Amino acid sequence: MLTKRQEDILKLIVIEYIKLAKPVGSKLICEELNCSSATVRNEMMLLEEMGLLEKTHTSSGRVPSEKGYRYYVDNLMELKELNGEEVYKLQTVFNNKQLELSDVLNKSLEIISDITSYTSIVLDTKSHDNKLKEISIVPVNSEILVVIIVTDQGIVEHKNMEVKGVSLDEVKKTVKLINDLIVGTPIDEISAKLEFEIKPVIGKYVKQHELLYNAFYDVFTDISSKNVNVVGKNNILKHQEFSNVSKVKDIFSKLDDKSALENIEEKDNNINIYIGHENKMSPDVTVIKTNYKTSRDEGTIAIIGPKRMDYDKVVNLLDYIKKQIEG
Amino acid sequence: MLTKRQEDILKLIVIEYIKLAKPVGSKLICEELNCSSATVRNEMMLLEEMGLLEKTHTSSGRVPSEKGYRYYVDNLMELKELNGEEVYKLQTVFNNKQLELSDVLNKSLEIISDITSYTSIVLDTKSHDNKLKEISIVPVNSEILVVIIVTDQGIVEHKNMEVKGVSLDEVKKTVKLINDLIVGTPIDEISAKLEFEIKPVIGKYVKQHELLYNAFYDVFTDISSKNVNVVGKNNILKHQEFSNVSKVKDIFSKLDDKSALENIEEKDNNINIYIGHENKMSPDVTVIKTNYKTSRDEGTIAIIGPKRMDYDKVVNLLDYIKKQIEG
DNA sequence: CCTAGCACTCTATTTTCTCGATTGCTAAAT
DNA sequence: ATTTAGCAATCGAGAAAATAGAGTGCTAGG
Repeated sequence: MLTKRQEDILKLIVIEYIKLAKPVGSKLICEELNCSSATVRNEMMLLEEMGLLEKTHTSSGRVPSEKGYRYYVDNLMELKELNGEEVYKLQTVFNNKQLELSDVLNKSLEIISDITSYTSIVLDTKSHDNKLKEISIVPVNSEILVVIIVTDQGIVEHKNMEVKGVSLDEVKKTVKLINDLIVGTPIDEISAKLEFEIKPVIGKYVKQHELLYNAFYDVFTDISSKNVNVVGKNNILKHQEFSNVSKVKDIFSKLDDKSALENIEEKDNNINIYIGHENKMSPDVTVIKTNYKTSRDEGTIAIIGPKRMDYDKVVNLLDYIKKQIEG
Repeated sequence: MLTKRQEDILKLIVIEYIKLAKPVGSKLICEELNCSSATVRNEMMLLEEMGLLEKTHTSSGRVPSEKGYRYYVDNLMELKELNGEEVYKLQTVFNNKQLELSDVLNKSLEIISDITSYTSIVLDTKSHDNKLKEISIVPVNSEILVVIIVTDQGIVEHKNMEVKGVSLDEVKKTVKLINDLIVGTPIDEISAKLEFEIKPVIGKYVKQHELLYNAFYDVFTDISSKNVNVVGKNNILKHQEFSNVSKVKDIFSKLDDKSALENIEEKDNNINIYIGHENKMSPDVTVIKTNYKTSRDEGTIAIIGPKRMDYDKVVNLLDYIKKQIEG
C-alpha cells in the first residue's frame, strides 16, 4: 500500500516522463511537493524497491516501470474532457451519412491518430445481425460472373466467380434456389445452411451443381471474413523510443501482418489497457483497445503507442468513439 | 563519347555499388579488368569530369552520379530472364479467376515487392470502356439507402445515399428513369449526361428531384475516382540510404499522401525510369513505372527504390506484369 | 599510354577527458 | 521518528585527441 506522498511522487514522475521522455530526478519533484529532494529520494528508493520505478543507470533519475504505469492507470489517472476542436472534427465524420460504418471508424481513427500521434487499428467484421437480403449475379463474360450479396443492414459485397462451362441458365436457376432458401439467414449461418440445405437441393435441379456449389461456398466464406486496417502507422516514427530503425522495422512488420493482427480482437466491452509485456504486440508499446458492436458491424478498435503514452487522452477518445458509433 | 574501357569501368562501378552500397575503389575494378589501379584511377578521373561519377569525399572511392546511372540504364544495362520461381509465384496470381484486376495487380506487386525489396504503387482507374450496366438500390432504413452500380466489365461499386424525407416511391421512380436513360453510357460520360439529360427529366416526374439529383451526382463522381495503393512500404527500411529516421519520415509521408500520389500517373506506354531528380517523389529514389490498360481498368504501376536499384530486374518484372495483364 | 611508388587526405573508430546531473549515505535538525 | 543538508561517488553524454586504413592524385620511369 502506498502513502499519499508516494502516490503523488509516482504520479508526478509518470506525468513528467510521459511529457519529456527523460528520467525524472528528485529535484524536479521536490519543487512540486513541499519537501526536500532528499526526502523525495528516500521515497523514490522505496518505490523502486516495490518495483514501481526504475533507473536507467546508477545515477540517473527514475523512470516508471510497467508496474508503475499499471499502478498509475489503475489508481492515479484522471480523465479529462475532450476539447471542443477534437469533438468537432470527429462529429463531421459521424454526421456524414454517406459513409459506411467501417469508413466512419477508419476516418475517426485517422483523426485520433493525428491528434495523439499514435497508431490505430480497426478490426471489423460484419455483425451477426446481418441477414442475407439478396443475391444477384452479373455475367461479365462466358467464364466469369460477378456475384453481389446484400444484407439487410446495407452491407454490399461482391466477388468474381469462375463458371467456365456452366450455362447461364444453370447459374440463374441456382441463384434462384439460393435466394428462395436462404434469404433472411444470418450471414454466419450461411455456410452451414449452404452445405446442409442447399447442396442436396441444387443437386437435383442443376447439372453442374458441384462446381457451382463450390463457387458459392468460396464466395460466402470469403465475404464473412475479417477486415483489418492500420491507421497512422507513420506516427510510430515520431516517438523517440523508435528512433532506431531496427525497432521500427520490428513493429512495422507486426503492423503489416494482417492475419496476426486479428489476434488483437478484444472480447471485453470495457476500454482495456495492455502495457508492455501485457500485450502480444511488442514489449515497447502499450495497446489500448475496446470492443464495438452495431447491428451492421462489430469488432475492435485499438490505439498503439509507446508505453510512455498519454493514457488519459486515449482512453477518453476511445470511449467517445465507442459511444458515438454504438449510439 | 566513352571508350569501351570507360564504359566497362562505369558499368562495373554501378553494378558493384548497387550490390554493396559502398564507394568503389580503383583496386576492385582493376582486378576485373586487365590493367593497373593507376590506369583505372585515371579513367575514373575522366569519368568524374564528365559528371558520371562522384566522390563522397576527397579520398573516397567512386559512386555513380545520377548522370552515371542514366548512362548505365540507357547504354549498358543488360536485361536478364526472370527466374522460374518468380514466374511461378506470379502465375498463381494471374490464374486466379476469382480476383478482380485491381486485386491481381496489388497481389502481383506484393510479390514483386517481396522479391526485390522495393516499394510499389498501383494507380487504378476504371477504364473508359466500362459502360453502365445497371443501377440498383437497397433501402437500409428510412434515411439511408445503398446504391449499387455495375458496369458491363464487371466492376461493382456501392455507396450509401442519404434520402431523408424522400419517399421510397420517388427514389424508385428516379432509379428507373436513370436506368432507362443512361444504361450503356461509358462511365466517364455519366456525370455530363446526368446533368444535361437526366436532370431536366426527373424534374418533371419527381418531387424531391433536387435532393435526389445531388445524391446521385455525388455517388457517380465518387465512383469514377482514382484509386491508389502502396505496397511493401516497409521495404524502404531495408535500404541503407534510409537508415536515418528523418529520411524515412519524408518518404513515408509522401507515400501516404494519396492525392499527391496520383501525380505518379504515367501516360507513356513504355517502361520508364526516373532517377533521383528526374522524379518528383524524392531525389533519393528512383521510380520505374509504366502504363497499363485493359477493358476493365487502366492506370499506372510503379516501383520505387533507392537510386542504387536493381534496374534490370525491376524493368523485367514490370514488363512481365504489363504483358500478362494486357495479354 | 600504362604503371609502380609515395605522400597526402579524409573517414571511421577507439580512447581519453571533462562536465554536469543525480544518486545514496551520513549526520544533524526538526 | 521523520526530514533535511551536505557531500563523495557514479555514470552518461559529448568534446577532443589519437590511430589505423582505404583510397586518391601526382610524378617519374617503363
